[in-house]
Amino acid sequence: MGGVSVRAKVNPMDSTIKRATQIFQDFLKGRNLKVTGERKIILDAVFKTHDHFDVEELYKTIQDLNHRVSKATIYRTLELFVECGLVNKLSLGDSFSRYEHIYGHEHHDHLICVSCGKIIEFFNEDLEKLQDKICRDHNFKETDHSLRIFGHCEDCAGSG
Amino acid sequence: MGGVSVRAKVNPMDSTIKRATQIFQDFLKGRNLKVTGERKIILDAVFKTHDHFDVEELYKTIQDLNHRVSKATIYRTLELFVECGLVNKLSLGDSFSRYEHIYGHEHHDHLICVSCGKIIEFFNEDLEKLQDKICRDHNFKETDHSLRIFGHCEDCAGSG
DNA sequence: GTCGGTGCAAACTATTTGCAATCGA
DNA sequence: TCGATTGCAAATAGTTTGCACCGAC
Repeated sequence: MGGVSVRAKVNPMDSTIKRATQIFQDFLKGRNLKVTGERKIILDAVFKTHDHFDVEELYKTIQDLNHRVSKATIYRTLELFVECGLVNKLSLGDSFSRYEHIYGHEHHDHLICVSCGKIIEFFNEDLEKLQDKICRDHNFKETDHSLRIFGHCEDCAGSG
Repeated sequence: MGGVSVRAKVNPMDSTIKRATQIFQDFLKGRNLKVTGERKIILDAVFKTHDHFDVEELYKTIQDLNHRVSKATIYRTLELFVECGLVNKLSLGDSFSRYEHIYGHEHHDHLICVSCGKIIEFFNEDLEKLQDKICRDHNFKETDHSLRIFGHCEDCAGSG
């Protein structure tokens, strides 16, 4: 609703992709792996796909961009993205794995509507601190966490 | 650490099984479903199995009790347990579904050691309240939640 | 006797893997 | 050149399902 800055000529997502590409290529180089056309296509698609995509959705996104990469390669490449920290692998109650890109995207948790499937992201500082405390109390060194709250969203609660 | 009550002659788990059996049978009756030998065997095994079991483990537990129920029936029965609220279905980062019985077992969340696979349960009142607040703020009606914290447990953190 | 339940084997589905051809450094 | 990568098709693995027989009520 506010005015758009006249300086903002560049889609901010473009620079996110650029930086993600850099991170990925550095990662590959460090492991003596190769930068291939397929890997570029997949990275591009991942950052253009809405959050919480699954492999099938990513496969279609790539087709929509007029490219073609096999699912085997998509699976193999997503694993690399996870290893270099660009992508999170989630399980949101489905029977398949979902992913979200996290570069240029702060940590957050999820409210999952079991009626319509909507996924609402949220972040709460106090929650994070409380979890840190719980880990300390158990002498547990956290590397990652995932809080999923299932229920009915605003739109579905009324009709349920 | 405290003294054991001399009145406690009965294994407390026995009465949990009894009450769970009652709940399950009432549930079946309400749906015009039948109480079968297999269902009794599975319920018994579920409450004797350590937490966070998967179907394979439950299958073996049943064999150890000198019974034999097909996996198809185990899957079908676990679904009934989930429906009547005796059992929770979890995903703890494995490739398969895990379950835990919740009757006689308060709500809790999990610390999951990615080194040794140990699962530590915890409960924190403040955490629950904070989640309630987050849901209220989003007009979200929670039905269930799952917080999983991944990392290294006390025993594994040192050697890592 | 009537449905619902069970075991079996086949079907399914998401994911992984072996392999020959191909490609990037 | 040479090892890494790809696509394909086959293999996996967990889970679900169709069906004929069986059993609870």
